[in-house]
Order: sequence, then C-alpha cells, then structure tokens
Amino acid sequence: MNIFKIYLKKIKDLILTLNQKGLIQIPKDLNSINVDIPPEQFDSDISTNVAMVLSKINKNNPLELAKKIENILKKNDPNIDKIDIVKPGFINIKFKPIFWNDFLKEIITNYNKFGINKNEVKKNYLIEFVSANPTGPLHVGHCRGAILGDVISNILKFNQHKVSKEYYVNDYGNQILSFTKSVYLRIREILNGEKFPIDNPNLYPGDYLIQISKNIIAENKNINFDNFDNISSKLTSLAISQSLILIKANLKNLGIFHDNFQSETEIINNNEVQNVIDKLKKNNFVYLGKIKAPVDEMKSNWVEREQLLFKSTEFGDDKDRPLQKSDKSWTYFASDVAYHNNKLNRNFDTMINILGADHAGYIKRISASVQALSGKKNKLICKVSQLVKLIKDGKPFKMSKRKGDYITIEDLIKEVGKDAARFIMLNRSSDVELDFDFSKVKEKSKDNPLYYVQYCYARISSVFRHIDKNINDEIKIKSYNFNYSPDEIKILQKISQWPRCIEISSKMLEPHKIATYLYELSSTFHSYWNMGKDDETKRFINKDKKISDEKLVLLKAISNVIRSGMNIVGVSIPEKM
RNA sequence: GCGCCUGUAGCUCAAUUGGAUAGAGCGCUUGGCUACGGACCAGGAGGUUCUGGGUUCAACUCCUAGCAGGCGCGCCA
Repeated sequence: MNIFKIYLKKIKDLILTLNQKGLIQIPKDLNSINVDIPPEQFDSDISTNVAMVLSKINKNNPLELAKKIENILKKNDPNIDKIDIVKPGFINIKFKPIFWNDFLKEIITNYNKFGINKNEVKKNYLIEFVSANPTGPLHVGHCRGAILGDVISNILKFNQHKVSKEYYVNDYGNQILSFTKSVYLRIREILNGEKFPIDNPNLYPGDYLIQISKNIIAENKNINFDNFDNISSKLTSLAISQSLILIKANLKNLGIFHDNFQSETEIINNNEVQNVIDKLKKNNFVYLGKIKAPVDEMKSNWVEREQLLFKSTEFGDDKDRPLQKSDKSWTYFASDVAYHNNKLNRNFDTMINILGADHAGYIKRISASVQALSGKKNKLICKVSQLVKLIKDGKPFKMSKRKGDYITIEDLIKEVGKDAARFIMLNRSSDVELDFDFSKVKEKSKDNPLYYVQYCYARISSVFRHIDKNINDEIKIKSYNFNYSPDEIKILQKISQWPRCIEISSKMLEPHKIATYLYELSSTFHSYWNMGKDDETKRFINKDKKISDEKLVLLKAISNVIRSGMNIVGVSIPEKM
C-alpha cells in the first residue's frame, strides 16, 4: 500500500478528467508530476507539485491552479482533513484519523505484504556478483560488492521480481595456470620436502595453499605427482574445486548464497566463444586490426600487432578491444562476451553486474558487446561499488597480496560479525568510498547504526515481554478506531514511506536507502519513547501494566517494518541485546 | 592524455532522483536516568552544496568549461 502512488494516480486521473472537460491544458508527458513527502515544518502527510507543472502550459498562476485542484480534491476525498497551498505552488495534504486507521488495519492484517509495490511490472533478473578469481578465499575487498549484490537481490525479490544470483568462475587463463603450479609446488613440498619458492612473484604464496594441497593429496591417493604436465589439467580442476569450497564457505558466513556458479572453462569448451565471434562477425562488429599505443607511458615498448578486434567504439568505448591474443588463444574479454551471450540466451529481462571500482573501466566494452549482441540498450546494468578504506587502530590499513597480510572474510566475520559487516557496508551509497573502521563497527552506540536499529527492535520486544506477549505474536484488534497524537502521526508518516523506500531503492538499485530509512524510523521511535518519561500518556504500558490497542497497533506496525527491512539487509533482530 | 566515481557543517555522510527554510551522526556546548531497556532523548553553535557559465516556474541534483581527490587505461582476469 504505497500511499504516494495511490495519490499520484488520483491526481493524474483528476487532471485528465479536467482536461477532457476542457477546463485545463495538460502536457503530453505527465511524468514530472509527483507526490512527495513534505518537509516536516509543514504539518502535512503528502504533497504534490501538480499545480506548478501545469502552470506554464495553462498560463496560469500555480497558486490559483492549486486552489482549483484543492477544492475538487477535498470534495471527492473523505480522507482529507485539510489542504495547504504553499508558496511556489505546492499542495500539501493532511489526512484525517480515519485514513490512518484504515491504513493501519491494512498493514497489520497484511503485514507480510506491506512495502511491496505490487502494481510494478514484474521482471526476471539475472544478477552476477562477487565472481572473484577462484585462486583462494575471499578477502574484505570482495565484501562490499558481495553484500551489495545480495541485498539488491533481496530488494528485488521482496518486490516480487524473479532473481537469479550468479557467480562467474574465472577458471581459465594464466592466473589459473600459476595457481595450479603453486598448488603443485606445495604438494611437492609436502610429499618430497622440496622447499616452496616463496619469493617467486609468479606464484601464490598464501598459506591456505598448504591446506588445499593437503586436501588434494588426501582425496587423491591414486594420483602420481611426479610430473606436472601429466596431471596439470586434472590438478587445475581439483585446485579450483578446493578454492570454491573456501569461497562458498566465506559467502555462507556472510549469509550469501548464489543460485548458479558458471564456469568460464565450460563456456570455452562448449565452443561458445567461437560461436559468439561468428555471430559478431556476421553483423560486422569484428575485424582484424591494430590498436594504437596509449598516449603517454612506455611508448618505446609498444609493439603494434594485428589481432581480432571488437568494434566497441561503435557503442561509445575509447578503443576497439582485442578478442584474441597473439598466440591465438582467446582474451578474457572474448570469453566474457561469450558468457554474456550465454546470459542473453537465457532470456532475462534485465541483467545486473556488480563490479568493483577497479573494474569500472571494463563496463563500456562489455555493455557494448551486449548491445551488439542484443540490439537492445539497457539490457545490462552495471553497478560499481567503490573502494572500502580499512581503518585499524585509527590508521589506514593497506592490504598486500604478496606479503600475505590481507584480511580475509573469515577474519572480518570473526572480528565484527556478519550483521555489522552487512549493515555498515550498506550504510553508504555504493558510489562513495567507504571508511570501514574496525573499532567503530564494533562500538555499541549511536555512532553505530546497526545497534541503533536493533536497539529499537529490542525495546519494542521488551514492551511485549511486559505484557506477556512475544513481538512476533499476531494481534487481534476489535476495531481500528483511534485518534493518534501528532507525535504518533509522525511515526505513522514514516511507516507510510516504507513502500516508497522500497520502490525507489528497487528502481535505482540503491540498497543504502533501506539502511538510511531504518535508521530514521528508529530515530522517530526512540524520540517518542523518551517523551514517555515526561508524559505518561506517551508510554506504551500504562499504570495497570496494560497496553491500549492504539499503542499496541503502533508498536506492531513499527516492528513489522523493521523486521522486513532487516530481513532485506540480511541482519538479525535480537529481542534482547 | 583519456575514461569512470567523488567533492555538501571541523570530520564521516544523507537529501524523497529536478522541489519548499539543504538534514543526520561524530566532535564542541547546555540539559534529561527513583523511568515501558540511558546501546537513548531534547536544545545550541556550525553552510557561498569545489569554481565559473547555462537550462528551468524551481538546481546539491541536469548541460557545459575548469579545479581537486580516488580508481582504471596492451594480447592480467
């Protein structure tokens, strides 16, 4: 029940009717008309800009137009208490108690549906995220994108879209080769005591390789590890599946579960790369050519080579991109084009890729390929998650893979817990760099939004305990006939904005809005709670240790929204803290 | 040099995607625990939204030209 959408429709219908009667002119496009949340100082529940939008085309003062609309609105809507017309031409609407009573009845009886925008067109999404190389466990750097992708999926699912979560496994190429080699040398070390060349920059030095190697030895007693070439491909698949076990365990600890792990090797072995290149060739998007050297550095080392190129410049990229290496093997880009063609063939309405900031430069070429293959724009949406700046003991913490001093997801979870990791990573827009201060994240104070929201839920739970109920119990109300005070209406207004929050974060794929909203809702609650100290009528439990239906409904509504919100974010809501 | 992201209070960030007097937390400052959970609340000080131009009834938001920071820029993935 999105009251903003409901009233937007009412207002659009109204001006369409007025237009048909020849009373007003309307623009072709009604999209700039909106129904919004009015600023607090105006004592209204919703507001609309309709008069200002119509003013120009009607050559009429917005205030006068607003007056006309006001009269008609009031006459036809028994829910409206008063309408204010303010300065430039805003129409501010305040509802009667009956409106809030009906509203609460609806959201309490259908509590599990509140927030869903059910009239939105339902789509079938594919979201690809994490997709870290399968050469070891995940580290904190992967964490933000992982959580972002997971929560975007949760929002879309909450809004009743279909979502398939996918992890692309880059189990092919040079990095995998050196990874396999590293495992091999670790195995030799274990079996034959040959020391692992820890300083070789082309190898993976991490200690986790020792455990991987031990597992491989233990599970494959029949393999002879004397000659690398004889077993390299077998060893690759064994090493990767060991890596994936680690990665899946990491993701599980973050509360993340993918529906599908798509292997790159499989795409290549199915000849999909060759097929997609043939397809592009047919449509004239591929040619043999040379790439120009970058303008500045290392000009002297540049060797021009003729290679198979994809015309990504036709779709706005800076240069055309190579599909084939000089040794005739495919580039990473080529197999990724094939992978995206594979996605296209599975007929999703929209494909979402979550990328780290360091891969942002890749977006143009991959969306170019999707456009070339599908002819449709906007089939692929790429979301970039900016860097996370780690702060430990008040100082920035730099991770270096070489030295092996990086923080894994295990370390992170052990130190701050899944809930804090998820909530804090979401607390900022994905477009801005995020400070992740280990000491602050653990802090149990207002400085930490996670605890602030959880504390709100815990307080509500404690009220339910006092009346010998549980916060999850369904409540039965004889009649919704209440008259809430202005301070309580403030909470109701905030609650009424929940579906709108979902609507926008779902449309814009911006999960941080959920975290912000939950914080604000908690804030209005905490504020009201403290009023109870001076004013007993604002306490939930009265002198007789009872609670009125009016207050009970209010608490139930708040806690239901917090529960849905925290479920979407994927964090727990303890009843006691 | 080019591309992407960012620039808002001393610090970290919001801002209903173009709306009204730009809001929170931290820090500073003044108050509130014999209390349904103080992990909280109320008040105060703090702003030329990086700069210049443009579009609009309306610009933190869009366009444009700059400035500053981050990330990336060959057949690595």
